[in-house]
Amino acid sequence: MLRAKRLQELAFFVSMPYMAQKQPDPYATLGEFIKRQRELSQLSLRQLADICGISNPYLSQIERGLRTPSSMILQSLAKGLRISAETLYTQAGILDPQEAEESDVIKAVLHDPDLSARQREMMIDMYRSFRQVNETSSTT
Amino acid sequence: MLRAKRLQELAFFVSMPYMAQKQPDPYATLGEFIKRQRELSQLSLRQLADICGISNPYLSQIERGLRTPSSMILQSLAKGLRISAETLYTQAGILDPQEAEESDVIKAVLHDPDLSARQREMMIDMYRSFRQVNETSSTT
DNA sequence: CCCAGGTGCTTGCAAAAGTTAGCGATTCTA
DNA sequence: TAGAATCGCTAACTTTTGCAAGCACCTGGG
Repeated sequence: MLRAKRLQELAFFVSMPYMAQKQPDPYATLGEFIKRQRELSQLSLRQLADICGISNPYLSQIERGLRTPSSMILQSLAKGLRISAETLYTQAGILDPQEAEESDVIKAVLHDPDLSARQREMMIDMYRSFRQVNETSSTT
Repeated sequence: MLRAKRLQELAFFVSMPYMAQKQPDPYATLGEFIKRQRELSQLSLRQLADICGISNPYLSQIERGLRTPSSMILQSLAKGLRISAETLYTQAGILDPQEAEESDVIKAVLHDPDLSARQREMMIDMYRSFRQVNETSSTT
C-alpha cells in the first residue's frame, strides 16, 4: 500500500491551510454567517427566502441580526443552504461547539474505506479547488 | 415520600422502552417526549421550569403541544434534562435523523462552512457516484 | 375544620416573530 | 430615455411566544 503513503503525504500537505482557516471566525453572528453562505451560493436574498418559505424582509432582518429565527426557520435555512443544521445551530450559539464537532472533509475522505486512492485524490483535489475559488472570489 | 419511590420504580420500568425510543416513535411528540423525560428525572413541572429559567405555565403548554419553543428554550430544556440537544432536536423533527447515519464524508462536507451549496452538492454527488461504481464493480 | 404547600392548568398581556405593501437604487432592454 | 425586473431595505400590520397572576385540585398537619 504505497498509495496510502502518498495520500498521507498529501494529507499533511493539505492540512495546514485548512487548519488555519478553522480557527479565525470573523463571521461571529449567525446573520453574517447566513449571509456569507447565501452569497457563496450566489443566491439573492429573495431567492433564498423563497426556497426557505419565508419572506424576504424577514430574511434580511435575520442576516442583519435584528431577528432571531425560530427552530423551524433555522432548519429550513439549513436545508436551503445545504448545510448541516448542527453547524447553523453552533453558529447561532445554540449548540455547543464541542457537541457539533467540525469534522474535516479531507480527513473524512482519507478515512473512508469505500473509496479508492484515486477517487480520494479526486475528491480532495475538487475540495481544494473549491476552496481556492471561494478564496479569490471573496477577496475581490 | 412513597411517591418518589414509586417514581423510581416507574423510571426503571420505563427505562427499557426508552432505549428503544431511538427508533421511530410514532406517538411521541416533542411535548410528550419532554414530559416523559421530566417525569423520568422525577422533576415537577415547576422544578424543571425553574432549572431552565422559563415559566411553569409555558412549560406546561410546551408539554401539551400548545406552543413551539424557540431554539434557546429548547436548548435550555436539553440542558435541564441532561439530554443531548441533538436528541431533542431530532425528537422535535427539527434535526434530520438520517443525517446522523450518513457517511463521515458527507457529514464533513455538510459541516464545512467554506463551501457553497452548489459545491457541496457536487462533492456529495461525486462521492455517491464513486460509491456506486465501487459497489457494482465489486459485486460483478 | 382550615391553613400551608404541593401538583398542573387557564387567562390576559407585553414583546417578540414573521408577513404584506411599497420605497429608492441599480441594471438591462427596447 | 422609458420601462421592466431585480436588488436590499423600511414601515405597518398580524400572529405567536413567553410570562405574571391566579384558578382548581390534592395531600398532610395542627
